[in-house]
Amino acid sequence: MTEPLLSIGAPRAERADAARNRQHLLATARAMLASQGAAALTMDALAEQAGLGKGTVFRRFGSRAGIFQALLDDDERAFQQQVLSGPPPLGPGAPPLDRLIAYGQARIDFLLRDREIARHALDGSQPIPAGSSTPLSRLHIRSLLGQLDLGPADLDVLAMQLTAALDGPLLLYLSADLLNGPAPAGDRPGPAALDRVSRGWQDLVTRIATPSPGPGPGPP
Amino acid sequence: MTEPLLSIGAPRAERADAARNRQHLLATARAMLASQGAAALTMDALAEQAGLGKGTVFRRFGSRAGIFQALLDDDERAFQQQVLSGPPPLGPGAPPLDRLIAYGQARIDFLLRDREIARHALDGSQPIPAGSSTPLSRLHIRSLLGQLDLGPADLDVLAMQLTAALDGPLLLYLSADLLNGPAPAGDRPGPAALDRVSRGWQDLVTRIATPSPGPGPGPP
DNA sequence: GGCATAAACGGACTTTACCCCGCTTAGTAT
DNA sequence: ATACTAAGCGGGGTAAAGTCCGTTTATGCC
Repeated sequence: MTEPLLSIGAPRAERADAARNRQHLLATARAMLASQGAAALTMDALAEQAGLGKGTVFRRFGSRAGIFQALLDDDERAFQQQVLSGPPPLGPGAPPLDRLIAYGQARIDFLLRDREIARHALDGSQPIPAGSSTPLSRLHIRSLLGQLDLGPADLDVLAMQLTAALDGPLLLYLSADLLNGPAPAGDRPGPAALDRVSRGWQDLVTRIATPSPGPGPGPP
Repeated sequence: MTEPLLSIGAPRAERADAARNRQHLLATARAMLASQGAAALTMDALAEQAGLGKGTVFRRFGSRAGIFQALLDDDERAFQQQVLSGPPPLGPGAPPLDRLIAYGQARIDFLLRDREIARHALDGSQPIPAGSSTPLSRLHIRSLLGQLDLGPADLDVLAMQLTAALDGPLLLYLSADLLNGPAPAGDRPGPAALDRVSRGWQDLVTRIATPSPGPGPGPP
């Protein structure tokens, strides 16, 4: 034997042609998405447009939801880049609470832009539903919470709950109508709904960050 | 004309046979789910088991996710019944904050029991994803928040965020492994994860309910 | 009871996600 | 260079979701 025993941890890097095809497929998918919408993005159509076999598409992404997850992952990485190295209220340099507020508002914008992708990335039959799409957000929130001076609290769980409070409305609860062009008849405003969610986030984290005198339960 | 103009608001009640078939299909679906799991619950199989045509199944539920949504809706209604008329910490009679805490813990249990149904009820391609599955929860939380003496806050939005904080972990983030029989090797505990979520909820709402001195933004 | 009508039904048909497996090719060790 | 091997590729095959439309049936009205 050479030394395969040590390389078990690293599942061997993707082959060059495979990586090229992945990029090409993602770009093609994005183009189709922009020009024809998510409904037209079928596996067959994508394979044909990209000039590749259907089997290749499945090998790369596993499932239809997998494509959307990959697209979302990509966008999320770019977004996090801005968060980690952008100007202060969002990027580093501001006090943690301000950053948390700014982060929430930025993520709401982000999810609004990517709502179609994000929703299609959900997959109820998958063992780990959200895949690797949200951990980044959770980690960042977790990090900011750590810098905040909360009392005894389970920061990991709290980060998960706040992530859900941020993602949930746009992914699960707010209707598509409301998020697109809402009130056709001049009754309820509608586009203000997002402002409300944004303000709600500010209020939520402000309340949480306020040192409460009550006896907080700690993690075991 | 007779008077169809006034009856526009009420889309005409479901015909008796249709209602019977709906019940029968739900019961059959539940039986199949219990005996063979969600994967075996295909539209064809359900139709055959129930002795009905496939077209009927689709007419009643619209899609596969629709069946799970109907099942979840059903269970949720029963659950809410307990909430509205059960013994105090959960049911009426206790102070709002205590009820809110108890509600969260009860709902975590509920979602844990129905996790397979709830996850399959998600449908990323639907205009209104969660359909009518969560409004009940949101309404109840909203109601309790109203009884709490929070400062100026957008209670509707806050209720939505708390609903997400409650549903999100079990629906989106916690892996299926963790929720089923977790730690095979005796390393990390795992089942304690749910306790942590439960405690986290208590901590979260306690913090929120604590009157914060900061200037809270109000709804427009 | 008989009739009109809208709803419901059934099952063949179409589309689409996903699987499989023989063939090809990029990386690697000699 | 050459040979070896694991990864990648392709596209036909399967099964399940979702659609359509001709037929049947419940329900309200005379």
